[in-house]
Amino acid sequence: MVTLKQVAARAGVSPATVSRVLSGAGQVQPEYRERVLRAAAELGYRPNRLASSLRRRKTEKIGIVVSDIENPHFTQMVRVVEDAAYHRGYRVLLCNTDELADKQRAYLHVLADERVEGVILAPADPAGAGIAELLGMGIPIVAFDRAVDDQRADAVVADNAGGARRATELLLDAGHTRIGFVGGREEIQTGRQRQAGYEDAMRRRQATAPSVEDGGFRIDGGEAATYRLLDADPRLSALVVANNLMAVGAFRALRARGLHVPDDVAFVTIDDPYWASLVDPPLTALAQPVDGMARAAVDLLFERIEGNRTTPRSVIFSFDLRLRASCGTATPRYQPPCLASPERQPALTLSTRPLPS
Amino acid sequence: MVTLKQVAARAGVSPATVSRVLSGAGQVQPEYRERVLRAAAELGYRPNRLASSLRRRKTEKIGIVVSDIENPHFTQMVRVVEDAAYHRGYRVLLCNTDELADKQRAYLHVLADERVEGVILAPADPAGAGIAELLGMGIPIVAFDRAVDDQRADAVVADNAGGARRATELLLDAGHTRIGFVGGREEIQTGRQRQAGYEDAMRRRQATAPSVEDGGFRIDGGEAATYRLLDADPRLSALVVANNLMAVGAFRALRARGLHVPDDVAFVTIDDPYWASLVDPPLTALAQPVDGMARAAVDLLFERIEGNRTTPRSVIFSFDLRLRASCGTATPRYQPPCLASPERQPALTLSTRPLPS
DNA sequence: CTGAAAGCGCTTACAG
DNA sequence: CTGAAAGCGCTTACAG
Repeated sequence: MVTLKQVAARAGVSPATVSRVLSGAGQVQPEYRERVLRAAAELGYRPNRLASSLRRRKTEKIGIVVSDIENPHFTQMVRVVEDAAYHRGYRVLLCNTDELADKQRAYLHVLADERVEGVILAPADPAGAGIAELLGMGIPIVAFDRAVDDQRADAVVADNAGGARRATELLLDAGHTRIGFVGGREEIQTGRQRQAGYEDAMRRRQATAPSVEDGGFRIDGGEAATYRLLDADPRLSALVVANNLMAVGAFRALRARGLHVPDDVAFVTIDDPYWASLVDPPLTALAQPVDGMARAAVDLLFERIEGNRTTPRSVIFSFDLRLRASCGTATPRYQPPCLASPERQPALTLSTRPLPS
Repeated sequence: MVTLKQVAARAGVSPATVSRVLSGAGQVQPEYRERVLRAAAELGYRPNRLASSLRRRKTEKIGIVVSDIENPHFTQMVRVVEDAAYHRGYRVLLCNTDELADKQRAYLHVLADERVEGVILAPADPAGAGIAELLGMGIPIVAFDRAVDDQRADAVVADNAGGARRATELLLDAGHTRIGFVGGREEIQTGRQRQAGYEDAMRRRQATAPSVEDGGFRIDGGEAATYRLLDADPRLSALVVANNLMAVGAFRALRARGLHVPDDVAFVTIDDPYWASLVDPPLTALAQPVDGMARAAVDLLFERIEGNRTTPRSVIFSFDLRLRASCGTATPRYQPPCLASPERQPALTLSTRPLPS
């Protein structure tokens, strides 16, 4: 492997001069510059960033830790973050925890050892061991999608309770009373809040007792949870599903039972994946403004990296209703509260206080 | 940031001893070991992998370069590769080129500079500048999904021509003659081969002249290409779509024109995303065995990394037909050639010869 | 503008 | 089994 020293020898200058030319820092005589550039090109020199990072004590690397790389919600975030990081000269180490606390801890250690300058974390385990360690080492963390327990981290989350409440009210307004909830991992803030929103709506309207099953935010889990809900209440007439992957599972379960959507079971989902309008019937969905959330996360992270802010900040985004056929609310008496402003205009709330969980 | 030297001072031993304890290499007196471990824990020491990698000349890192991180086809691959790498103690640097040759070159340079030990590359540009440089530096590359021009790289690809031919024949067998093809990036092997398979089938059966539009492997492009095909031939009765994202676009275009699938336009797509069976009508698809392909790619890469193989190898996987309603071949006279073996059993072909493009 | 020298934080022959 | 020393490949005050 060609080193900077070899380039220096070939160009007949000192290593310091080569470094100056290649890094663009400091003045170098045009002739030397030329010679260095030529020597580097002839040798096919590629600088060793390990050495450079070690010396400069800057890695220009950030970590992204997601709980499920196959969830398009996270993929979309990864795309935006990767792009923004690239334009700032940063690279991305991607980690997938598969919703496992152990893997999260292991990966956070890896990122610490790699001396990444910051981490965007969609936590599988909000109390996870690695979190405090990284923050203690001065590595900023922005929690994405789900807050973490440690108050020093920033957070970008959606108004999960509000979104789930609205999804539930949509079905209540359409006259449903027996509404089930396919939830996700109650130990995770997202799951807990969405469930709370659902239960809150049910309670306020004095509907039947809430009926909740945990689908673990996965396709298979969502399918199994739906079966359990259907078995528990044969008269169930509507379903709120807490994320897009479980919506796939719920759909499969309803089809397998020969239940028609929305006539037999009406259906609202949280998240609006790109295929939602193609399924039969098209899915009524509460969409998170993922791109905006991802950009907010990157901005928060780089504020920390650049040392422009030290107090924790949380950003909450609201959901956007996409009314389609699956909720069966085409009944005339129902006036959807959101159709007035169909444009994507997420209400952005900034708070300097950490979020309550 | 705590260093190994500080741990040594606290434990009252030399840095060498600390290194031996923490790396597990070499014998250390139990008492010393104990003291080192305690000191490291008390200080919250995290080893600096930059320094370690620099010294050992091993980074235990691989790069994955995909052309579209939002394409579930690649996401699924990333998941499998990441998991396999993790279990071998390797980390993954993820790069997204957005189908841009420039970004691919930039990223391959980044990966070279990071001294990754190998790269899995779904090329946006098969002749891209960075490829030869990496191979020249001794960094192995496994081309995924699409081969690269450089003969020194390994490759894991699908039998694209065969898959597209089969998709087309399925529609020809059902009696269609005016079949359009929504293709993707003819300059990419995948796109070229799939188009060749379609044209080959059309020619053999003496159907109408092939009708091809390029959708660039993206949703929007697929939608626009479908409009162009419909405009070019109002009597078009069937469509072969060359990947899953363009299928979304084609679907949207057909709906927007009020065309019913499969009665007005029958429809077969290449790739079988998880939502394919939920859309209306369910999509007939030719599926690639992505998990198997990803595992093959990892295996090929680590054979190289571990120095167990030096001659290039290509692995070709065949497609698996998933017959559903969108192709409208439920007509009794049609006997699907694949339903006999519905289990996923990809025929695996090993060749030591690089693939022809 | 240029170079010699020190040092980033590790690991690993080498000598004892 | 243990430590002193050299070195991985860079960068950057420092002196000239």
